[in-house]
Amino acid sequence: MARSVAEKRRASIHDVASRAGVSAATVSKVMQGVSTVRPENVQRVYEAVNLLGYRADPLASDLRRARRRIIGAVVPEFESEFFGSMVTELERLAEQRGYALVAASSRESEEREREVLARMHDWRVAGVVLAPVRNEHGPAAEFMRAQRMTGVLIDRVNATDAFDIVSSDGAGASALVARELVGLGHRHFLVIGLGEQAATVRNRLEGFRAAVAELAPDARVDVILAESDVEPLRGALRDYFAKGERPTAVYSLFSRGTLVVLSEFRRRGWHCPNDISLVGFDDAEWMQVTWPTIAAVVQPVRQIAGQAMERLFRRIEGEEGPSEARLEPCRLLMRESVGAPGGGPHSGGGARR
Amino acid sequence: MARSVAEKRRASIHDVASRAGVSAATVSKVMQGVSTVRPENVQRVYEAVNLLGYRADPLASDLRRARRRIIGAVVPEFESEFFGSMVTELERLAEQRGYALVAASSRESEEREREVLARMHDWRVAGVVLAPVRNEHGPAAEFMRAQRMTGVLIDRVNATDAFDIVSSDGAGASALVARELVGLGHRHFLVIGLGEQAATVRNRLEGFRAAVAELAPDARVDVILAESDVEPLRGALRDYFAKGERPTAVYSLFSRGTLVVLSEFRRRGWHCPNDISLVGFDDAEWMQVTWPTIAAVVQPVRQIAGQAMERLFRRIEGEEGPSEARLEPCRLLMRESVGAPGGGPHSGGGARR
DNA sequence: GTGAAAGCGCTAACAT
DNA sequence: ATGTTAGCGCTTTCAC
Repeated sequence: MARSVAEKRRASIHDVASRAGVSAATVSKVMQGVSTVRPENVQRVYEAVNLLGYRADPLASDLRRARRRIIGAVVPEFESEFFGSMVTELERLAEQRGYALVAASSRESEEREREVLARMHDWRVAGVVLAPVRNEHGPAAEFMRAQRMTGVLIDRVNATDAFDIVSSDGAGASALVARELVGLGHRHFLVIGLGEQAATVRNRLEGFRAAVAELAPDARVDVILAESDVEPLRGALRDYFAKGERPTAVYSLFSRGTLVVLSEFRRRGWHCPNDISLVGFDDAEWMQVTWPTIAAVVQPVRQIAGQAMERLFRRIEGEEGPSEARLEPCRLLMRESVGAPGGGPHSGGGARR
Repeated sequence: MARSVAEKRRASIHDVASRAGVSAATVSKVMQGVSTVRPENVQRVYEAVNLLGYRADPLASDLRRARRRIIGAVVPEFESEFFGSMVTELERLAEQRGYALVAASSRESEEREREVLARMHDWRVAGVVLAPVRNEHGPAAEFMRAQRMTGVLIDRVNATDAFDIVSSDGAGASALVARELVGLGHRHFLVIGLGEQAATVRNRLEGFRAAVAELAPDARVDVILAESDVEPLRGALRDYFAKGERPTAVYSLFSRGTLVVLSEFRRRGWHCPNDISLVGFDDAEWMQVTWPTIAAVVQPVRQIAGQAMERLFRRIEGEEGPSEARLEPCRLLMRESVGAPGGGPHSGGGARR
C-alpha cells in the first residue's frame, strides 16, 4: 500500500527518487557527487532533496558498504580533565576524517571494559582507541586481539606487540621532577601511586627512582602504593606520617593522589612549600589559582590523541607491519608548592622542558 | 562465489544458520529467545554460535526494525566534572534500558551544536538529551523542534513548551547562598557570570538578588557579566577591584568563574575568608582540599540525569501531553572560604539543605 | 547517462 | 516448528 503524504516517516532515497522522477541509483550517485549524471537530473534531485529535507542514513549506507565510519573510544572515566579533553580531541580528529566517534566509559572496571569493547565489536566499528583501566594485558585488550579488532592503546600501557601504543613519557617526566627536587636540595622523598594502574605507575616510579639514584645516591625514596582504591592510600599515608616520617617532598603519580596528599597536609596543618614540597602527575586548571599553586607534570593530550588517531587510521587503511610504541614528552610546571627543604625560598614559576 | 573459510569476515546469521542446518529465521528466533523452536535446534544453533563467535549486528537489526536503540547526548564540553559525570550517568541509564549512548561535545559553539544534532538526526537516534550551549532557543533546539526529534533539554534552560526540560534549581540555590551570607553580616556583594549562558545565569542571579532584597534591603549587589568568553570577565573583574571596590563576598555563578575569582584574589594577595568571602556555583573535588576549602553549590547530577532519561523514555514510548519543566534542588556546601565580613571567624563546615 | 537487480545483516509475515 | 519471502535504506555492478 502506498504511504500517505502526511505520514511522519522520514524521507528515504526512494522518496527522493520518485519525487525527482529518477531512480534511487541516480539519487545515490548525485549524493556522492558522481559527475556522470545529466545536469538536469542533478538539479531535479537537489530540488527533491531540499523539498523533502532528505539526508542519507549513514548507518544504512555503511551497512551496504560493509564498513562503518565509526571510531570507538574507551576511557576509564569521563570525569577527569585528562580523559575529558582526550575524548574531545579524539572526537575532533575522527570527525576530521569523516568518522563519528562513539565514546564509552569503562568506569575503572576491567569487567565493564570488556563489555564495552564487545559492544564496539558488535557495532563493527572501524577501529578503537582504548585507554585501558589497568594495562595492556587486561581482558579488553585480549578481547581486541582475539577478535582481531583494529585498535590503538593509550595512556596506561607499556609496550605490547599486539597493538600500537601511545602514551606520555612518564619516566622522563619523573626524571625531570627528580632533577628539580634534588637540585633544590631534597634528599628524602615520598612517592605515592595506585598499583592497579600498573603500567603507568611503574614507569613513573622507576623513572623517578633511577634519576634520584643517579643524581643523589644518598637520597631516600619512600613509596606508598595502594592496590586499587584511593581510600586505602589515604589510610596508608596517614599511618606513614603518624609514624613520624618527614620526607621533604612528595611526588604523587596520579591526579587523585595529589588531592589525597593535599587533604592529608591540611589535616596536619602543613603548608607547601615551607613544611613540605609537592609535585603531582597531571595538571589541572585549579592548580594555578590555589594558594599555593601546585606544581604538576602536564601530559600532552593533543599529541597523544593525534598520534593515536594517526596510527589507528594507518591500520584501518590496511597498513601492515610490527606495532609501534610512542612516548610523548611531558612538560613540568614548577609552581609554589615546591621549594627548598626546610622552608627555604621556592624556586619560582618557570616551566621546564 | 562461496566464501572461503579462512576469510576474516565476521560470521553472519546465515553462516550460523547453515552451520546449524537451519534457516536464518530460526537462528533469529533462537537469539531472541522465542520459545517455539524445537529444543534440539536451539541446541544446534547455540553450538554454531559459539563455534563461530557469532554476535548479531545491532545496527543491521535496528535497520530492519526501523528503530534505533541509541540515545544521543550533546553537552557543551567533556572537560568539566559536571558534564563528565552527567555523561557517565546518562550512559549508565541508557544502557540500563538496553540502549547505547552516543555522546558528542558541542565545544561551547552553537554552530557546532547544530551540526552535531544534525548528525544525531541522520543516525535516527531514538532520542536526544541536549545540554544547550546557551539556552532553549538556540539553533539546535530549533532544529530538534523542526525535525520533530524526541528529546529533553537539560542544564542551561528555562521553560519551553517544545520540550521537557530538567535543570537544577539555580534560583533556589542562590537564595540559600544569599541567606547564608546575609546571615553572616555581609551587605556588599559581587556576583559574576557569563552572559551567554543566559538561561541559567539569569535564574541564579535573580534568585540571589531577590533573596538579598528580602533579607537585607539595604545591601548592595554588584554584578559583572561578560558576554561569551572568560577572559573579558577577568579584565572586568580586575578593573572593578582596581577602582577600589571592596565587596565583602563574591558569588560566582559558574565554575570557571570561581577559578578566575580565585586567581584575582591571588594577584591582590587577598585571602579567604579574612579579606573576602567566596562561594562558587558548581562543586569540584579539589575544593575540599585547598587552603581554604571553597564553599560551593552542588548540582544534583544524578537526579538531573535520572529525570531527563525518565522523561525521554516516556516520550520515546509515545507518551503525549504538554512538556514539563523540572527543577532539582541543589545543596550548598559551606566551607572555609566563607566567613563574617571584616575577618571574623568563619561559619564552620556544615552542609545546608 | 540511467535504472533494474542484487545484496549488506537482519527480522517479521506468512505459508507450510 | 520451520523455511520462504520480502524488505529496512542504502550502494553497486551491469546491462541498456
